[in-house]
Amino acid sequence: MRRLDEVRGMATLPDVAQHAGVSTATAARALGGYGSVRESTRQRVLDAAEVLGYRPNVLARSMITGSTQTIGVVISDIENPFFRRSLRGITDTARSRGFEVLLANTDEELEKERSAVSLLAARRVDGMVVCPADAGDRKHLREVIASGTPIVLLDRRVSGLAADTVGIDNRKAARLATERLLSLGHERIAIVTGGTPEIRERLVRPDMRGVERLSATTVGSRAAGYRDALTAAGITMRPEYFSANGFRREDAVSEVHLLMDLPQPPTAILAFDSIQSLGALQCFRERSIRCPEHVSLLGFDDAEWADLVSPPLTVVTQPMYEIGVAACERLLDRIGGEQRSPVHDRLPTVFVERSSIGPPTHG
Amino acid sequence: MRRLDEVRGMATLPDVAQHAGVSTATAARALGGYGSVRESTRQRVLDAAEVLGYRPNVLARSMITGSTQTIGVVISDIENPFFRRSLRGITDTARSRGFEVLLANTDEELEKERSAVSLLAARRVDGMVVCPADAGDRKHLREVIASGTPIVLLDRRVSGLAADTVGIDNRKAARLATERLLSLGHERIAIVTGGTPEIRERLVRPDMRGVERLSATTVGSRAAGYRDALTAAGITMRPEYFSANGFRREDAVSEVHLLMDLPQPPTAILAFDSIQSLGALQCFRERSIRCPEHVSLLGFDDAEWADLVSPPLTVVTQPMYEIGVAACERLLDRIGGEQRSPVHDRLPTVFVERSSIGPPTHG
DNA sequence: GCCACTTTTGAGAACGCTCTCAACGCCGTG
DNA sequence: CACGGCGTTGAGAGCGTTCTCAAAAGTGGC
Repeated sequence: MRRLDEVRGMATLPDVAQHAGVSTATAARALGGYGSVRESTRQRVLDAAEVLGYRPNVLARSMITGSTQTIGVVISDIENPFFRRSLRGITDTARSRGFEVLLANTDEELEKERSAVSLLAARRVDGMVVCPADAGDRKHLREVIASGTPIVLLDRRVSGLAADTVGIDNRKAARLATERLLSLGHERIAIVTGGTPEIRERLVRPDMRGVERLSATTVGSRAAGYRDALTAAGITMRPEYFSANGFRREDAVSEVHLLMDLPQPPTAILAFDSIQSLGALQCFRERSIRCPEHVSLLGFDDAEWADLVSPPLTVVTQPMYEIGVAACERLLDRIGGEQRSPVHDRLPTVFVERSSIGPPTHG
Repeated sequence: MRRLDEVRGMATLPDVAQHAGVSTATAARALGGYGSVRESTRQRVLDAAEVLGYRPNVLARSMITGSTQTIGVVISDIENPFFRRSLRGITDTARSRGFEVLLANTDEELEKERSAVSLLAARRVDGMVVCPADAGDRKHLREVIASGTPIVLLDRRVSGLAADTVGIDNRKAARLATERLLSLGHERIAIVTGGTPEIRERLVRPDMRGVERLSATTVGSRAAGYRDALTAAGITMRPEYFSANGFRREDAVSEVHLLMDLPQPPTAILAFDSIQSLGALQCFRERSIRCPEHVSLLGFDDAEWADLVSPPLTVVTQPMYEIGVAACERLLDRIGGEQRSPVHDRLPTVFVERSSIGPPTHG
């Protein structure tokens, strides 16, 4: 009669009920704390559960209630400073509200994202926090939302998707950072994006359509902000100053080398995330380039090491933990039944000036 | 007849069966790819599933099969460099074998660990990778194992628990690191452990019992290795050279300040993880202490920034990703039914010498 | 000691799936 | 034409819960 239990040793509700000499319904009431149960029987059931080491099977419960008390988180890489800090915000919030977190990495690959979303949906998570890959179709996300599972987008915005978004104003932050560089006298400012070459092509196009379509993505928005600042200052963009060739540190290192090999190398570099900053720093070290004397470096995200490298890095900080918290809260509200139309939270950034930027040596 | 579906829009197997004009059994066979189904009906079912956007309910399947294809991971902090890298190893391995990962942070708090383990058990995960808190009873772990859910311990070893362990030989690694410092001529070597004050007390006790009991924990093992090296060199340990007062960077900073305020400050510091290294570095910067001229610094774990701080940090590297992979593989093997007695994997460490250590100035 | 009323209890359906078992139609063979 | 064998199909039980509904057991007033 206890097939699985003999193997896994898990006591079930009928086991407890039998041990306490009551029906499963009564046992369920006593354990679940609903309905009304005589105090003496309640105690008897609780004791029986204790003795048998009973643990309710959440799966069975979920089948009835339709809720799994679980949210799925789909991000490109837990090791990325932005995501790991946000993830912490998400897990802390979820946990405090009684939800569990199912995790999936995508490495910015659309195919992995699709399968992750599909798997999480099959697992009937109550909702998802997704940081969508920069390109490709969003049918899989649309389907999930259509089926009634809310999705909150992290960091990135996808047009035409009925989902809440939480992030920062990337375009503005990048514009402000670029303007600071301009105000120091820099005119040859390069960006190291940590994006794909495709992004670069789109950005370089003379019509604005490229930028507009891009503004849905983080890299695109930031690139657009960079472009805004240059345009406003009357400086023409140079395509060779756009680095976009992968997400890893090695990619950034070689990209910055390429930049410095240019006949007219940039006098300042704007790195789009802390991996890119690290890559630039490593390149500088390899070439014995002094920063900020020879080149200025300005990065996104205040990593744990940002104030301890040499020189201490000037950065645009985004409230990563708070973004995670906000995203999770929004999602839990939706799961709780909130109905209003999608909202797009934009959390404030902070500019932290340290010593990695200065006036250009030859401008 | 479709109560939940009208809300969540999820098609069920009976829906698909009805749409295809077959029984649920046949639909299940066609979708599940087992039994024998006529090719034409199979196609009809598949089409119906496609049309209705059918997604199998994994929960219901799990109830039958008794397997959730999910593992739980209980670690102290995803943001910690060691854990986040290991976690990546775990998730990659799990995913490649068709398993999902349920995540929980404990912040080294036993209570959180207990509730996390209990929740995961209630969710019927097929197994868990746990990095147990350094102290306290292990009843919760023992219960889970007794109920038939395998556990693999990450990094730390718990005596008397029938669980596999994956980590490094912490005692040896610490001994080797200390010996290197000794060989440079250092005699006043301090450790910054990132542990609790209790650990310190136990280690200082004149009898060996303290150390022995500690050797089950990471900090304890490393402290023991440090002690081994000093003892072998005929140097008496100084209790004031043990820093153990929390896990955060600020804690480390103030501990190192305390160390440097000593009448006889250490000439070398051994930091037990990269957070502690960062703390030491920050303290040095605050006091304008030059490293390695004034103090040598040797750390555990080769963080992404270790070669880019100044001075580039000398470290003992552990193969964090591989530890995660090994732990997950071991666990999946157990889940697969492997029966042999617990094994304890010890992966090799690598000593990476950079420029943060040198001979003492006055020895 | 009887009736209306409340509290406590149990039987059993439902959730969505898997899987056993028996039945069905179809074939060739004796 | 009866028979065994095979591929295909459907009915229905079961997984461990929750929850509805009705029956049983108490409770108090008269």
